[in-house]
Amino acid sequence: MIIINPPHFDLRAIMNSGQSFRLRETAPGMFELVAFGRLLRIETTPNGGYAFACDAEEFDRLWRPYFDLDEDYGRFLAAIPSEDAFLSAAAAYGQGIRILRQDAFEMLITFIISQRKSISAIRTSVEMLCEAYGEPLAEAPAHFAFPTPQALAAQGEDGLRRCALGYRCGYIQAAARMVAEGALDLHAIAALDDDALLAELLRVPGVGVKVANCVMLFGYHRIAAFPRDVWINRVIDRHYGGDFPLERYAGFAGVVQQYMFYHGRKKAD
DNA sequence: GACCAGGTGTCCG
DNA sequence: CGGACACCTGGT
Repeated sequence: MIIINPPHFDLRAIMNSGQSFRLRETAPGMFELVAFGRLLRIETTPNGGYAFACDAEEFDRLWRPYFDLDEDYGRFLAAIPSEDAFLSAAAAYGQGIRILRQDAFEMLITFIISQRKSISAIRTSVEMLCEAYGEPLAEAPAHFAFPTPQALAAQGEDGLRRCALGYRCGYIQAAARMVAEGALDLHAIAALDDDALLAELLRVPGVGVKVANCVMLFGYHRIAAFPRDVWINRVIDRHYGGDFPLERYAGFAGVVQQYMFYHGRKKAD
């Protein structure tokens, strides 16, 4: 058991900031997450901290980097000008968000699924996909790892049909095949700069600029990436007259995007 | 029981 | 090149 209470760390905000679909709150203050083929349970503590059900070695090796706990988010928050009332409010509201370091393949498939789907529908599809084609966890066989590229590529489109994926089946099957066959090397492209990485991801059918930027931000920790979805566009139209000063946040626009997104759709939850 | 949902690819003008 | 439009199907 590891207990932490760092600044700018709010698991519920992270869960609802649109980056994670396998972090669940199973009861008030009780969280479960599947990643690295492990089931991690986290509980809130009475004084606002979090108790991780793992030992110190595992925490330092897996979860500290996963939750980006070595980054000082205070420096991002401090860069937001007080004259920008909207962003200041959004940042205050979302100050506990961190950009998770998630698996690139999982992000690729998850955000292909996300198109034209509500958040709850995305969760449903991802869960169905894991139950159908992911490996049961050794320690918790009722939970399933995210499927490997090989497992998805082997299914063919019709095998994927039953996961409520609709027209995205073809995209997913093609993406899984590209990765499984080595036409797209998700590990190798991590060495590319942002522009080249974006171009590689855009080669995948069903991946456009928005999905590619989500994969960059959440799967490659490219925090300069700024995915524009309908919520972000709505915020920019409403509060910035359609023109957001992105250059002001060069290098960490993705963090700002998370504050904007989380605040912009807070009534939706 | 319509109607919309965190987009993309394609086809038109 | 900007603007429509279809695409599947679960949620609300």
